[in-house]
Amino acid sequence: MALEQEIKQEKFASEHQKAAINILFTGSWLHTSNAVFLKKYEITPEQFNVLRILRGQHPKALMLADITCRMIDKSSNATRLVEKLRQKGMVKREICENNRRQVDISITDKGISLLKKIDADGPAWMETLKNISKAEAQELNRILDKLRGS
Amino acid sequence: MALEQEIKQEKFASEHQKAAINILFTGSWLHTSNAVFLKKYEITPEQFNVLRILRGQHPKALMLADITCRMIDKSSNATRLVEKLRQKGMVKREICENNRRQVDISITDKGISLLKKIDADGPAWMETLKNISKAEAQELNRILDKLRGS
DNA sequence: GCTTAATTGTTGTATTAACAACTATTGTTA
DNA sequence: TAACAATAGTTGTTAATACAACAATTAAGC
Repeated sequence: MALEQEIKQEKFASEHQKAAINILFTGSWLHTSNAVFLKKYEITPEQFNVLRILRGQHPKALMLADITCRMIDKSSNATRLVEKLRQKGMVKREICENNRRQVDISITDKGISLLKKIDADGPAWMETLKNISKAEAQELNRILDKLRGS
Repeated sequence: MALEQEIKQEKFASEHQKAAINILFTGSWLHTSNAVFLKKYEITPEQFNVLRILRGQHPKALMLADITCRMIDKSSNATRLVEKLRQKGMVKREICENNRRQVDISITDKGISLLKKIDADGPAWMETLKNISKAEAQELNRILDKLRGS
């Protein structure tokens, strides 16, 4: 549905302002839909994101700062996110012996197999996005990257 | 900067998945930048959004449900947002006499003049978005609307 | 009219976000 | 090498989110 109907606003100050609101609205919409999807696996979108980041480096470990800078939402606290995942046995935490300030985090087998289960549901999940073509997805990516600028 | 550099991820499963992450990332980025901008006026992006919704109907009042369905982020609690704004004197709350379940909310003069001050800073704010052309903003709006589907 | 259902908001609670202050460790330099 | 700065994480605190349960009022059906 067009943004105008979604938030019942007939007109916007400019196409640029409408775009800003559209990004915020669509982002919130996507986030909510992800949270609903992930609920049955008992993890939040932020925790899922951290797991995927760790799988990307597996079996290497990452330190906390590396996780933070890869996160979609930089504002959530990586220490606490990782601690939640550790309590569930999805990640391992080890103080680095070469540099004892730093903590090495890696994904466990349990974490990997959870991601595998979620991946198996992936196609159903991705259906949401299939309203646009691949070319449109590319164009969307190009414009969003340009928007955020240098 | 390209999404790949922003979150240090070289490749994505598909252009669609990259688009999803790009929307979430850009949405979070925009939200944070809005929060920083609005901080000097001592309101949050969500409160600002409610004020704009109310100004759009001024001097008519809206009931809470009308505010909720116009909000960018449906998950925040309109009762509590409005109460915050009332404490600051930005909105007025009145129980509707025709239907005593419903609460009529309207923006006050103080609320209007706050929005006016913020509007005056608008151009500086909008600079963020000026990396893309009007045509690109239109195309972005079209694709996002299509993405959210029927 | 009485019972049940639908509407409209409110409140409770646990989790998370936002942001700053803090500790611990390592690096630098005078 | 002692003092200071920089790095890496942690913790504290307030407010906001997410979601469900709750009360109050009005509408509908019999």
